[in-house]
Amino acid sequence: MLDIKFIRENIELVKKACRDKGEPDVVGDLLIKDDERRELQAEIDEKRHEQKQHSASVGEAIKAGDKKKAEARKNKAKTLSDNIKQLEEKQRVVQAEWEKLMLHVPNIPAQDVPVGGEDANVIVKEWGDIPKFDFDIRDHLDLGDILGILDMERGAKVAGSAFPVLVGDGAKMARGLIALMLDIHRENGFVEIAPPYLANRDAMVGSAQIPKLEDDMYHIQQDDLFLIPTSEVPTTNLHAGEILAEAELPIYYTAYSANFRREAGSYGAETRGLLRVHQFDKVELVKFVLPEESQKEHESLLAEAEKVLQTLEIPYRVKLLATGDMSFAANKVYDLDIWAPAERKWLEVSSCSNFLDFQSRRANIRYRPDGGGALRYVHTLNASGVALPRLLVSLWELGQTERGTIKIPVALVPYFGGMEEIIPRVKIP
RNA sequence: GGAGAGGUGGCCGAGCGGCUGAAGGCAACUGCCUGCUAAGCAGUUAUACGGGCAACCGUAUCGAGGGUUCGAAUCCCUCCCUCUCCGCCA
Repeated sequence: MLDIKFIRENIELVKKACRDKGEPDVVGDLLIKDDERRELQAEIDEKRHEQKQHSASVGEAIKAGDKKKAEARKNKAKTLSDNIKQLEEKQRVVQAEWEKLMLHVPNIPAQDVPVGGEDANVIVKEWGDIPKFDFDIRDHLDLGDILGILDMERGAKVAGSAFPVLVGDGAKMARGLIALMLDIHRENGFVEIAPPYLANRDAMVGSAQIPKLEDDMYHIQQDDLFLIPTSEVPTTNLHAGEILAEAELPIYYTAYSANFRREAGSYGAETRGLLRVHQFDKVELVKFVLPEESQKEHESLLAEAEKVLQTLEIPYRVKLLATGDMSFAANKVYDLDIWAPAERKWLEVSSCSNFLDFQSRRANIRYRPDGGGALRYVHTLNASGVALPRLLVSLWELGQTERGTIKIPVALVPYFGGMEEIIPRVKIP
């Protein structure tokens, strides 16, 4: 969330952010509620001061042995105390309403982010050549079927539609890619994390999935736990409530996890096969950095995610998201899209975001500056590095041959036991 | 899941109804002293919010949330976490 002081001092800027991001503008309501909250707080502080003094005088009277005086003072103190309790009751309500409004104020987009919807996104870079095929190419569903490496129907039987089952070399490829990606990131200084796949409500508020995305997550009612929609959640919350030393920063983590998304209401052509699924694998990158470093760290984080695609030799483009297309919590976002020739479109495989102190305020992640001074909030960033299902779509479609086989990218061969090509082999009945 | 022990400042650790934002120690910082270092002496060292130009003042915070009381780190209740034992189970 934003600093309430910042909001008070930059009302128009915050309102503009709400407009540009397409979020409901609660700023007016928030300011009214904040006045109420502050006045109430001041009143309570004052009353408590009075009550404390009376209370202390009770002790003095008792010590002096003046029972009558003690009783009289006690009664007066009791009245004050009851009065405070009433005010506190009111404060609880006001505070809860205030917090709710605070959680609904989006982060401010960076200055260089284009204003507008999806159409205003800017392609800032393209890498690799889009290949031409001199035969009729198959899409990933056909390839998955021919090679016996993907089974959508049986996944639907077991769990529901959009729960794919990777089979044989399909599953092996997923495993190899996860290992390859983690190795790339580890080599570049990221500490590998194997996180919990369930997270509690506090964690979801901390990384800002709640309130906005609550309905997009699977929820386990019995324990009030959520299946993580991304390992950003457990990883960013790793340091929730902590005070780090400046010398400990920056902290880089990479985490593989399965991810779970309800994707309620999204059906149709966009969701065929592996394009949009309820459970998918992803390797995530998370950074905790000094505020003055976060812009630079954002660029290098993008480069880190790109490294995966370059290693796998997949043509991709980098998109700077416009205000209306970026997430609630983000200050600036790059998306990485890879080319899928049979789909004839770009598939998003990574979102690379700088949140500034938006998440760290919610999760209360601060650091102590060298040489003292007030505690400051760290800046957090994350990027997918990268998500698997669409990566498979692209690799299969790009790597296909006229014979219906799939060539394995050179960098992945060592992770594939030296195998260079997926050919039709054991097919489950 | 059951029984027990515990959770206090950067760390260790005392407190078990008012004089405690919290003794004492360690660590860190500042000054003095000193060929250098060590030791010694004196002092400083939590966070948030509100008020004031400021020195400063007020309020809250001793795992979290409720309660009892004029007054709670201290008593009661619920929950969370850690440890020990038992049970159950990949």
